[in-house]
Amino acid sequence: MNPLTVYKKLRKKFGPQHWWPVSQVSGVRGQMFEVCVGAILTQAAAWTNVEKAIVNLHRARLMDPERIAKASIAKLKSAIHPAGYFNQKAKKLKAFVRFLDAHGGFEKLNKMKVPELRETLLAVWGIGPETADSIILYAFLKPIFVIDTYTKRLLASFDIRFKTYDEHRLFFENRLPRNVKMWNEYHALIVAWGKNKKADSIGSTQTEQLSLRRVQRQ
DNA sequence: CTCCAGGGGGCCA
DNA sequence: TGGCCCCATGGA
Repeated sequence: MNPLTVYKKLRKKFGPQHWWPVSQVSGVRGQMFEVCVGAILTQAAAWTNVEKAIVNLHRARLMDPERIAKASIAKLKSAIHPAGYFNQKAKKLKAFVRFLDAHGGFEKLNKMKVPELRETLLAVWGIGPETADSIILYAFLKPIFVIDTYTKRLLASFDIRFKTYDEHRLFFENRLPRNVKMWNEYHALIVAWGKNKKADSIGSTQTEQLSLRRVQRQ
Protein backbone atom coordinates (compact mmCIF):
# COMPACT_ATOMS: atom_id res chain seq x y z
CA MET A 1 0.00 0.00 0.00
CA ASN A 2 1.56 3.26 -1.17
CA PRO A 3 -0.09 6.22 0.59
CA LEU A 4 0.91 8.64 -2.15
CA THR A 5 -0.63 6.46 -4.86
CA VAL A 6 -3.85 6.09 -2.88
CA TYR A 7 -3.94 9.85 -2.39
CA LYS A 8 -3.70 10.53 -6.10
CA LYS A 9 -6.49 8.09 -6.82
CA LEU A 10 -8.76 9.50 -4.16
CA ARG A 11 -8.12 13.02 -5.45
CA LYS A 12 -8.91 11.98 -8.98
CA LYS A 13 -12.18 10.39 -7.93
CA PHE A 14 -13.44 12.93 -5.40
CA GLY A 15 -11.74 16.18 -6.44
CA PRO A 16 -10.96 19.17 -4.18
CA GLN A 17 -12.68 18.93 -0.79
CA HIS A 18 -12.51 22.56 0.40
CA TRP A 19 -11.67 21.85 4.03
CA TRP A 20 -11.78 23.76 6.33
CA PRO A 21 -14.82 25.90 5.55
CA VAL A 22 -14.62 29.10 7.60
CA SER A 23 -16.72 32.22 7.56
CA GLN A 24 -14.75 35.04 5.98
CA VAL A 25 -15.49 37.44 8.78
CA SER A 26 -12.66 38.40 11.04
CA GLY A 27 -9.17 37.98 9.67
CA VAL A 28 -6.58 35.27 10.11
CA ARG A 29 -6.89 34.98 13.87
CA GLY A 30 -10.66 34.80 13.68
CA GLN A 31 -10.42 32.06 11.10
CA MET A 32 -7.95 30.13 13.23
CA PHE A 33 -10.33 30.37 16.15
CA GLU A 34 -13.28 29.26 14.08
CA VAL A 35 -11.36 26.21 12.90
CA CYS A 36 -10.57 25.32 16.51
CA VAL A 37 -14.20 25.74 17.52
CA GLY A 38 -15.29 23.58 14.60
CA ALA A 39 -12.74 20.91 15.49
CA ILE A 40 -14.18 20.68 18.99
CA LEU A 41 -17.83 20.85 17.96
CA THR A 42 -17.46 18.18 15.27
CA GLN A 43 -16.40 15.52 17.75
CA ALA A 44 -18.69 12.57 16.99
CA ALA A 45 -21.12 14.94 15.28
CA ALA A 46 -22.29 15.49 11.73
CA TRP A 47 -20.69 18.53 10.12
CA THR A 48 -24.12 19.80 9.00
CA ASN A 49 -25.06 20.10 12.67
CA VAL A 50 -21.76 21.80 13.47
CA GLU A 51 -22.44 24.41 10.78
CA LYS A 52 -25.69 25.32 12.49
CA ALA A 53 -23.89 25.74 15.78
CA ILE A 54 -21.26 27.92 14.13
CA VAL A 55 -23.94 30.15 12.60
CA ASN A 56 -25.56 30.43 16.03
CA LEU A 57 -22.24 31.40 17.62
CA HIS A 58 -21.75 34.18 15.06
CA ARG A 59 -25.29 35.45 15.53
CA ALA A 60 -24.80 35.48 19.29
CA ARG A 61 -21.46 37.31 18.79
CA LEU A 62 -19.72 34.40 20.47
CA MET A 63 -17.24 33.42 17.76
CA ASP A 64 -14.48 35.07 19.74
CA PRO A 65 -12.29 33.78 22.59
CA GLU A 66 -13.00 36.64 24.96
CA ARG A 67 -16.73 36.58 24.29
CA ILE A 68 -16.88 32.86 24.97
CA ALA A 69 -14.81 33.35 28.12
CA LYS A 70 -17.30 35.92 29.38
CA ALA A 71 -20.50 34.26 28.17
CA SER A 72 -22.77 32.36 30.52
CA ILE A 73 -22.61 28.62 30.19
CA ALA A 74 -26.35 28.61 29.43
CA LYS A 75 -25.98 31.01 26.52
CA LEU A 76 -23.08 29.02 25.17
CA LYS A 77 -25.01 25.76 25.38
CA SER A 78 -28.02 27.15 23.57
CA ALA A 79 -25.83 28.43 20.73
CA ILE A 80 -24.04 25.14 20.16
CA HIS A 81 -27.10 23.01 20.84
CA PRO A 82 -27.47 21.62 17.28
CA ALA A 83 -23.97 20.10 17.40
CA GLY A 84 -25.02 17.72 20.18
CA TYR A 85 -23.21 16.88 23.44
CA PHE A 86 -23.72 20.54 24.27
CA ASN A 87 -23.09 20.10 27.99
CA GLN A 88 -19.67 18.62 27.31
CA LYS A 89 -18.82 20.85 24.38
CA ALA A 90 -19.71 24.05 26.22
CA LYS A 91 -17.17 23.06 28.86
CA LYS A 92 -14.67 22.17 26.18
CA LEU A 93 -14.99 25.57 24.52
CA LYS A 94 -14.61 27.27 27.88
CA ALA A 95 -11.52 25.18 28.58
CA PHE A 96 -10.09 26.01 25.18
CA VAL A 97 -10.46 29.79 25.47
CA ARG A 98 -9.00 29.61 28.97
CA PHE A 99 -6.07 27.73 27.47
CA LEU A 100 -5.68 30.30 24.68
CA ASP A 101 -5.53 33.14 27.16
CA ALA A 102 -3.12 31.31 29.45
CA HIS A 103 -0.72 30.70 26.56
CA GLY A 104 -0.77 34.16 25.06
CA GLY A 105 -3.02 33.44 22.11
CA PHE A 106 -2.39 32.12 18.63
CA GLU A 107 0.72 34.23 17.95
CA LYS A 108 2.63 32.71 20.82
CA LEU A 109 1.38 29.17 20.23
CA ASN A 110 2.31 29.53 16.58
CA LYS A 111 5.97 29.86 17.54
CA MET A 112 5.96 26.33 18.92
CA LYS A 113 7.18 23.42 16.88
CA VAL A 114 4.67 20.72 16.12
CA PRO A 115 5.59 18.25 18.90
CA GLU A 116 5.43 20.91 21.61
CA LEU A 117 2.22 22.39 20.22
CA ARG A 118 0.69 18.92 20.14
CA GLU A 119 1.63 18.17 23.74
CA THR A 120 0.28 21.54 24.80
CA LEU A 121 -3.04 20.99 23.06
CA LEU A 122 -3.40 17.46 24.38
CA ALA A 123 -3.13 18.81 27.91
CA VAL A 124 -6.34 20.78 27.40
CA TRP A 125 -9.48 19.10 28.75
CA GLY A 126 -11.65 18.05 25.81
CA ILE A 127 -8.87 17.92 23.24
CA GLY A 128 -7.73 14.46 22.24
CA PRO A 129 -5.40 13.30 19.45
CA GLU A 130 -7.69 13.90 16.48
CA THR A 131 -8.89 17.29 17.65
CA ALA A 132 -5.34 18.40 18.48
CA ASP A 133 -4.07 17.30 15.09
CA SER A 134 -6.99 18.91 13.26
CA ILE A 135 -6.19 22.17 15.01
CA ILE A 136 -2.48 21.88 14.17
CA LEU A 137 -3.12 21.06 10.53
CA TYR A 138 -6.18 23.16 9.68
CA ALA A 139 -5.77 26.14 12.01
CA PHE A 140 -1.99 26.45 12.45
CA LEU A 141 -1.25 25.04 9.00
CA LYS A 142 1.57 22.93 10.41
CA PRO A 143 2.38 19.45 9.10
CA ILE A 144 0.67 16.64 10.99
CA PHE A 145 -1.41 13.81 9.59
CA VAL A 146 -4.89 13.57 11.08
CA ILE A 147 -6.20 10.10 11.86
CA ASP A 148 -9.88 9.30 12.25
CA THR A 149 -12.01 6.17 12.11
CA TYR A 150 -12.25 6.40 8.33
CA THR A 151 -8.46 6.47 8.07
CA LYS A 152 -8.25 3.30 10.11
CA ARG A 153 -10.86 1.67 7.90
CA LEU A 154 -8.92 2.72 4.84
CA LEU A 155 -5.77 1.06 6.17
CA ALA A 156 -7.79 -1.94 7.31
CA SER A 157 -9.00 -2.37 3.74
CA PHE A 158 -5.35 -3.09 2.93
CA ASP A 159 -5.08 -5.35 5.98
CA ILE A 160 -2.89 -2.79 7.68
CA ARG A 161 -3.74 -2.45 11.36
CA PHE A 162 -2.04 -0.68 14.26
CA LYS A 163 -2.86 -0.43 17.94
CA THR A 164 -2.33 3.25 18.67
CA TYR A 165 -3.32 6.53 17.12
CA ASP A 166 0.30 7.61 16.68
CA GLU A 167 1.24 4.40 14.90
CA HIS A 168 -1.45 5.15 12.32
CA ARG A 169 -0.30 8.75 12.09
CA LEU A 170 3.38 7.90 11.64
CA PHE A 171 2.57 5.33 9.01
CA PHE A 172 1.38 8.15 6.76
CA GLU A 173 3.87 10.80 7.89
CA ASN A 174 6.82 8.51 7.23
CA ARG A 175 5.65 7.63 3.73
CA LEU A 176 4.51 11.00 2.40
CA PRO A 177 6.29 14.23 1.48
CA ARG A 178 6.01 16.72 4.34
CA ASN A 179 3.37 18.86 2.62
CA VAL A 180 0.70 20.66 4.64
CA LYS A 181 -1.62 21.30 1.68
CA MET A 182 -1.51 17.66 0.70
CA TRP A 183 -2.05 16.32 4.21
CA ASN A 184 -4.92 18.75 4.57
CA GLU A 185 -6.51 17.44 1.40
CA TYR A 186 -5.68 13.80 2.11
CA HIS A 187 -7.59 13.70 5.38
CA ALA A 188 -10.58 15.39 3.75
CA LEU A 189 -10.46 12.91 0.88
CA ILE A 190 -10.39 9.97 3.27
CA VAL A 191 -13.54 11.30 4.92
CA ALA A 192 -15.11 11.68 1.47
CA TRP A 193 -14.12 8.10 0.72
CA GLY A 194 -15.66 6.89 3.98
CA LYS A 195 -18.95 8.64 3.33
CA ASN A 196 -19.09 7.45 -0.26
CA LYS A 197 -18.38 3.91 0.83
CA LYS A 198 -21.20 4.08 3.30
CA ALA A 199 -23.56 5.35 0.63
CA ASP A 200 -22.69 2.26 -1.37
CA SER A 201 -24.08 0.30 1.58
CA ILE A 202 -21.49 -1.64 3.44
CA GLY A 203 -20.15 -3.17 6.57
CA SER A 204 -17.62 -5.93 6.22
CA THR A 205 -13.93 -5.68 5.57
CA GLN A 206 -14.49 -7.44 2.29
CA THR A 207 -16.91 -4.81 1.12
CA GLU A 208 -14.45 -2.15 2.19
CA GLN A 209 -11.76 -3.76 0.10
CA LEU A 210 -14.03 -3.91 -2.90
CA SER A 211 -15.02 -0.32 -2.37
CA LEU A 212 -11.43 0.88 -2.30
CA ARG A 213 -10.48 -1.17 -5.34
CA ARG A 214 -13.39 0.46 -7.12
CA VAL A 215 -11.79 3.80 -6.28
CA GLN A 216 -8.39 2.63 -7.45
CA ARG A 217 -9.66 1.42 -10.79
CA GLN A 218 -11.29 4.72 -11.66
C1' DC B 1 -37.87 2.53 13.84
C1' DT B 2 -32.56 2.24 13.99
C1' DC B 3 -28.12 3.98 12.90
C1' DC B 4 -24.36 7.07 13.37
C1' DA B 5 -21.68 11.39 12.17
C1' DG B 6 -14.88 15.06 10.56
C1' DG B 7 -14.18 11.98 19.59
C1' DG B 8 -13.01 12.34 24.22
C1' DG B 9 -13.33 11.70 29.27
C1' DG B 10 -14.10 8.73 33.22
C1' DC B 11 -13.92 4.47 35.47
C1' DC B 12 -12.49 -0.08 36.52
C1' DA B 13 -10.08 -4.45 36.10
C1' DT C 1 -3.16 -0.29 28.84
C1' DG C 2 -7.68 -2.04 27.40
C1' DG C 3 -12.48 -2.32 27.40
C1' DC C 4 -16.92 -0.06 28.33
C1' DC C 5 -20.09 3.46 29.08
C1' DC C 6 -21.61 8.14 28.75
C1' DC C 7 -22.49 12.29 26.33
C1' DA C 8 -27.08 14.35 22.39
C1' DT C 9 -28.69 16.34 17.93
C1' DG C 10 -30.54 15.63 13.40
C1' DG C 11 -30.39 13.55 8.77
C1' DA C 12 -30.85 9.16 6.27
